[in-house]
Amino acid sequence: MKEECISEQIKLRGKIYPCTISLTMDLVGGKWKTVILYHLKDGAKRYSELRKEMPAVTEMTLSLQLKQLEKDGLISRKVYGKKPPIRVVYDLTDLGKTFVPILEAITEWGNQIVRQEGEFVD
Amino acid sequence: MKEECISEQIKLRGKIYPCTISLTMDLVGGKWKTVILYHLKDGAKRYSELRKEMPAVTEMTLSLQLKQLEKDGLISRKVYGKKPPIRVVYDLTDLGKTFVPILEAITEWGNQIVRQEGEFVD
DNA sequence: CGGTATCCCCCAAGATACTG
DNA sequence: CAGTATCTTGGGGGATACCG
Repeated sequence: MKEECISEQIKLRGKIYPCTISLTMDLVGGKWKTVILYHLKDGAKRYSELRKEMPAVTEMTLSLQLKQLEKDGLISRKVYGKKPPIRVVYDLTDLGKTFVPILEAITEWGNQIVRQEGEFVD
Repeated sequence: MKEECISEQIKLRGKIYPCTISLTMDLVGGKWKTVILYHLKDGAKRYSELRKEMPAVTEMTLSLQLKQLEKDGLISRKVYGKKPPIRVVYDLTDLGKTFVPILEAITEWGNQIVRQEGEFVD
């Protein structure tokens, strides 16, 4: 039971990581991935809904991050309809759902800091 | 009780974030910060110990990330001695310690993935 | 021993415009 | 409606050499 972060290297899908934490950060790290996951945690959403809820992200970046999350098996992408208007719906996969508790812990941790020394702005 | 991630913006130490998750990722995100925190979770360590345990990080980057973690109040830096050889010891602050449960959850989550489809290499 | 000082490169991310 | 295409930029991180 000593398979924590240290010592051995890890190979996953062709990539080598020095430890498990590195691996996780590769899958969900970056500026927006966790935010996207957060917005999907209570159920599937359309592309346009995500856009509306995350105005700080550009279309390009949102689209790119969604693709990566899909590739890494954290979210699913379903297309409804053939001709515009098309509906594209994103949802957490089973793997993605297992990350929700961490997402909520991260949020709560951040909120503690904000309560102590930050402020909510409009 | 509606202060989760959505809607309001957050201001902390002069920076504006669209949500709490963004804030947290700014503090502990990036390629190495979580790894450093992980290596400090069981107690204080010297600079050279951290180096040895994290050979994949360059000195420059390690030093830089340590500074940022210190500035953000997650770790402390104590210097013992005046003339070389000097001892510099890093440790988690109280704030840093509150992040340990998340660190362990992240590690466990990554380990699950490795068990299912990855491999440990030497 | 515990770092800095430089230099450099890559790519995440932004801005803007366009499309099936 | 749900994206691409293209161009640009900033800075995170690497490599190497040097310092108090």
